[in-house]
Amino acid sequence: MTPMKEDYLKIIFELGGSHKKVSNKEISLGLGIAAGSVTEMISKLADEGLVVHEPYAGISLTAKGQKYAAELVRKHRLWETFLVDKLNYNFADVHSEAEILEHQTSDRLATALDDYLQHPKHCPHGGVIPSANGKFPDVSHRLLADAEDGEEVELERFLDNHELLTYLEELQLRPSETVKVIRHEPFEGPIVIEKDGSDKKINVSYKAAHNIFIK
Amino acid sequence: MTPMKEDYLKIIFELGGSHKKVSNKEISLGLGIAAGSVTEMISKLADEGLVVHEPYAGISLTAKGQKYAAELVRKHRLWETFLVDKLNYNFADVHSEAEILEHQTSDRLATALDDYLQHPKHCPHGGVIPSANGKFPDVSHRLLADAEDGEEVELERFLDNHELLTYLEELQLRPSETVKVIRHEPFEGPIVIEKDGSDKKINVSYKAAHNIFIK
DNA sequence: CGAAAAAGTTAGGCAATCCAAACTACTCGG
DNA sequence: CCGAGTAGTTTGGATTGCCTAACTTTTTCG
Repeated sequence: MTPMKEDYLKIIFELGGSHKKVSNKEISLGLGIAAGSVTEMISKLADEGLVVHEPYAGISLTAKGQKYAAELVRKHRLWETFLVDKLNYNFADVHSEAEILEHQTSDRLATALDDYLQHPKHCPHGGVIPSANGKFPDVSHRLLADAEDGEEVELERFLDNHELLTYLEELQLRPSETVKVIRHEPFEGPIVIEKDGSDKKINVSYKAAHNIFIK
Repeated sequence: MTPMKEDYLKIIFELGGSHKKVSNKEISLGLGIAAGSVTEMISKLADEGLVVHEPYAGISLTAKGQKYAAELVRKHRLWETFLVDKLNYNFADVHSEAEILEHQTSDRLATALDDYLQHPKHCPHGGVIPSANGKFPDVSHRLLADAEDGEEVELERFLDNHELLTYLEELQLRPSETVKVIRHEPFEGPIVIEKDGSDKKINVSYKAAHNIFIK
């Protein structure tokens, strides 16, 4: 298993390949690799029994591919947690480091890191850390953008995008915080919220609110 | 810079390429790569100004190559220290993990790790950790095997070899311990030593004693 | 010294992975 | 329901880094 193959598996996983078919194009865009190269690599992964590929119809993960991808996500998120909790990185900056380290992490190292971090359940931006056997619970897909005015919600998870996370860091929002939704400004305007126990209003842009998942 | 090029630089450094010429053969044996492939890679490194290569005469590092190699050694040893001090690896097991991680370590990560470990001076088997600018002090080249009977010496550094380190772990020897040399058994027999403040005799094999450096 | 051995270099190939371009198969609007 | 546009696949070519085998240079030793 090469790092590149791992990247293919992981992006298919992230695009939902565990429960639906993913298109060549999505992978191509996600990895920034030409479509032809994607087809080629997919057929190798299919030969190895990691994905199922029906020509022209889409690509999805086999159970084996799913497990492998979950292990990668586990390693990735353990590193992110380490970087934030121990090395004092801010949570917007950890993604790219973790992206690289995950490919070089033995199972033994992942276990040792997990112990050292005292078995964290979530990474810094709220993603669930799969268990060592590749299991992971379902996560919420409800967006902050879709919360009702007046509702109190818990921020669960932010998409792992540098720009978004930098923005949220400035707004001092973190996963697992409880916030109250005050109102939705019209015409794709911001969602106005208050942090629990404060009455300071925070404007979360329309776009950002579509990248924040709530419980 | 690819990981393989880094491996070439590092082995040249370890073979003494900072202060003398290293042969193709040493590199070939050290990396387990065919001599022809070594020649090829060396000429690429020479093009990049990292090594100087005089055909048939040997290979040595330029200042630039030296600095780069020292940074790699730094990263390697920081990881080793982390694995032993924080993740409770035993010191015989860290080399291979560190070997992989070092190639994926940004300068920022190395700095953060160094801070977190509180600027260790030595890695677990006693090697000096070069500073961030690639500087590193001279180290002792005196072998335990060459100590006089009756002499008290401090163990400085063990060669980074899994088999050796496992053996030394069994003997409960660690860098920076002071030991007294009792006698050298004849015919390449063991060197008999005592740990400071104990009168328990420890036999260190002839070969191992040639892989242990003392102050 | 001079030839065999050792060390080093060169040449031809192979595998992985990428790309661009050509070709094929869907799909959607008129 | 057909043709244009989009998506997907195939093909041919580049690059990196490895190998083996052949060739060249240097060293060693009788």
